[in-house]
Amino acid sequence: MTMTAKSYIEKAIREIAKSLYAAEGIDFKVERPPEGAAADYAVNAPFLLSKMMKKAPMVIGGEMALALTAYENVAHVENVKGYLNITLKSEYYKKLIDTLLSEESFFKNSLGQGKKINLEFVSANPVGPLNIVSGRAASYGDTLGKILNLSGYKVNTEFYVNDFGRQMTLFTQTVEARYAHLLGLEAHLPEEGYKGDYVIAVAQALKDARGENLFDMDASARAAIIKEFSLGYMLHSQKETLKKFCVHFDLWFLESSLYENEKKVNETELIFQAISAKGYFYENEGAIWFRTTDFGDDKDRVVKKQDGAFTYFMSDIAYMANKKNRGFDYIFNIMGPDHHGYISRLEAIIQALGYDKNDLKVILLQQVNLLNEGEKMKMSKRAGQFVSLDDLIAAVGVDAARYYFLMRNYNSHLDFDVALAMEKTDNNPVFYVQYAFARLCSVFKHATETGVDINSMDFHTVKFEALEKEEKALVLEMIDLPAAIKEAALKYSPSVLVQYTFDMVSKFHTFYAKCRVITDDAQTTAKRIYLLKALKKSLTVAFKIMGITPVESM
RNA sequence: GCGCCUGUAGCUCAGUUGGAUAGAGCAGCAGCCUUCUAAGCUGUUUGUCAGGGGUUCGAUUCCCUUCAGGCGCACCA
Repeated sequence: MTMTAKSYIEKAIREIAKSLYAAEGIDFKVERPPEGAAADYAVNAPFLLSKMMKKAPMVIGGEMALALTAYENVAHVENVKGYLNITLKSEYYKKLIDTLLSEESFFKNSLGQGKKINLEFVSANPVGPLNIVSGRAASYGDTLGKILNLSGYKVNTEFYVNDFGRQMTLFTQTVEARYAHLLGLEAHLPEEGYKGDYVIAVAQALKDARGENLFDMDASARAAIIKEFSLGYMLHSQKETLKKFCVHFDLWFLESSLYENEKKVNETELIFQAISAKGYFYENEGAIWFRTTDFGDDKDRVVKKQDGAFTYFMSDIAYMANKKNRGFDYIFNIMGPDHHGYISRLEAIIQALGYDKNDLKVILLQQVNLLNEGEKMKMSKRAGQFVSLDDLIAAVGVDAARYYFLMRNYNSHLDFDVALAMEKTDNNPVFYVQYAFARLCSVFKHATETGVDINSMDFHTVKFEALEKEEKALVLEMIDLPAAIKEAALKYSPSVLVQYTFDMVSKFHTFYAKCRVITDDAQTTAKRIYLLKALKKSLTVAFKIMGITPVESM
C-alpha cells in the first residue's frame, strides 16, 4: 500500500483541520481543478469547515493554505474563492512514478481490511444459453470482483445454479419432447416449455450420447436421465460462454446440493429446523410461513408449501446460511431490477440467521433494453426470443462487448441496439483505448530498431522539472490510477475505472501528437521512454481489471 | 394502489454525501500525415440538468409535488 498523491493531500488536510480547528472526520474532496486553474489538485475543505467554524471560506482557505506550505512535498498552494489549489513538487511526482513501476502494491488500497466477500452474480437458470443481460452481469461482476480484491477484500465469485425447481422440470420435459421428435414420435411441447431451437440441439446431443431407447424405460427413470444430461449440457455451454468472455467463477453452487450434499446431509431441512426453533415460522392454511414482516417485509412468505415441498425461498435461506458458514463477512448479490422486491426478503433472512443486515449488499444491475434499429425487442427465454451472449461475442468481439457493458454505471438502464452494435464496431470506444496500447508498443519497437535499448536505460537521471504540459498531464493521470480503483470500489462502479482509463489514454494521445519520444536528445528520450513504461504498466493493470486484451499492434 | 430505477446537448451517457464557467463519446463543421500506427490530434457548434414549488449565501445534486418511460408486488425461480 503506497501513498498516492491524493491520499497524501488528504492526510495533510486532515492534520491541518485537526490542529487548526479541532475538526475531525470531515468529508472533503480532493479533485482536479477546472480547466485553466494553474494547479494539479483542488480541495473544497474550507467550505465544509466554514460551516462548522462559522467563518468565511476565504479566511479558512487562507489559514489552511499557509499551513500546507509547511508540508515537504507541497510546491505551491493558492486559496481561490475558498478552494485550495495545490501543486506538489516534481520530485514527489517522480518518486510516485518510480513506485508505480517497481511495486505491485502501488495499485492496491486497504479499504476492505481483509474482509471476505462472497460475490454472486449471473446465476442464470440452466435452461438456456446466456443472453445479453447475463453478459452485462458477467462483465460487471467479474470486474467488480477484481476491483474489490485490489481494495483489500478477499473476494470469492460464485454462480448459483437453480437445478432444483419447476423451471428445471419444465426444461427437462421440453428436451424430452424434442427428443421424441427426433425419433419421429408424436409429442407436445409443454405448455410453458422452452420454445427456442437450442433445445433441439440438446435433444440431439442426448440422442447421440444415450441412444434412442430412452422411451423403453419408465417415465421417472427417463426423466432423471434427461434432467441430468440436460443440466450437464447447459452448464457446460454456459461455462464455455463465460470462459470465452473471460469471466471466472470460483464456485458453481448447485441448489440441489442444499438438499443432498456429499455427506448425504439435507442442509435445508437442518436450517428449517433451526429457524423454526427460533420462532420465526408459523403454520397457516397448511403451509409454513416465515414472519419476514418482523424484519420490514411487506408480507410474510411461504417456506414450505401445502404439498410439503420447500419453496425456492427456503432454498435461499439455506444458501445464505451456507455462505455465512463458509466464513464470509459480506454477502454480495448482483441481481436484475425485477428482483428489487426481493431485497427485503434477503434482509429478513440474514437477520433471522442472527447476522447484521449490513453484511448483505444487494446491487441491482439495471435492465438492458434490446433494440433493433431503434425498435424495441422483447426478450423471453421461454419464447426463445433473445440475443445470446455468444452471438454478441461473435459479432463484436469480447473486448468491445465487455467495454460497452462496463462503461455504463450499474444503475443506469442500458439501451442496446443490436443492429447498431454490429455496424458500429469500427468506432467503438474500446479501440481508442486499445489503440493507445498498440501505439506505445510501436514506439518501443521503433526504439529498438533505431538502437535505443529501452531495457538497459538508466532512468535515475530522469528529472521531472520543466515537464511539457502534455507530459505533466499524463503523469498526473497515471499516479491517480490507484485512487480511481479505490473510488470504483467505494461506489461499486467499474464505470469509474473505465472513465478513468479513457481519460488517461486521451492524455497519451495528445502527448503522442505533441511530443516525439525517440529524439536526438538522450535525456528527453529517456524521460519519455520512462513515462511510456509507466503508462504501459498502468494500462496493463487497468486492462486486466476490465478484462480487455492489450493488443500490441492493430 | 404501493414500492424500486430512470428523465442532463440531435443520439448514447458521465457528473448527484450542495460548491469555481454542467462534461465526454458519437453525429455536424473547419484544419493536421516526406518524422515513433490518422482506429489519432487540434479547433468549433449545441443545454429551461423533465415541469412547478420549497430549504440555502449557493441546488443538476436535498425536501414536496406533477408529468413521462421502465420494472416489481406468487404456496414460479
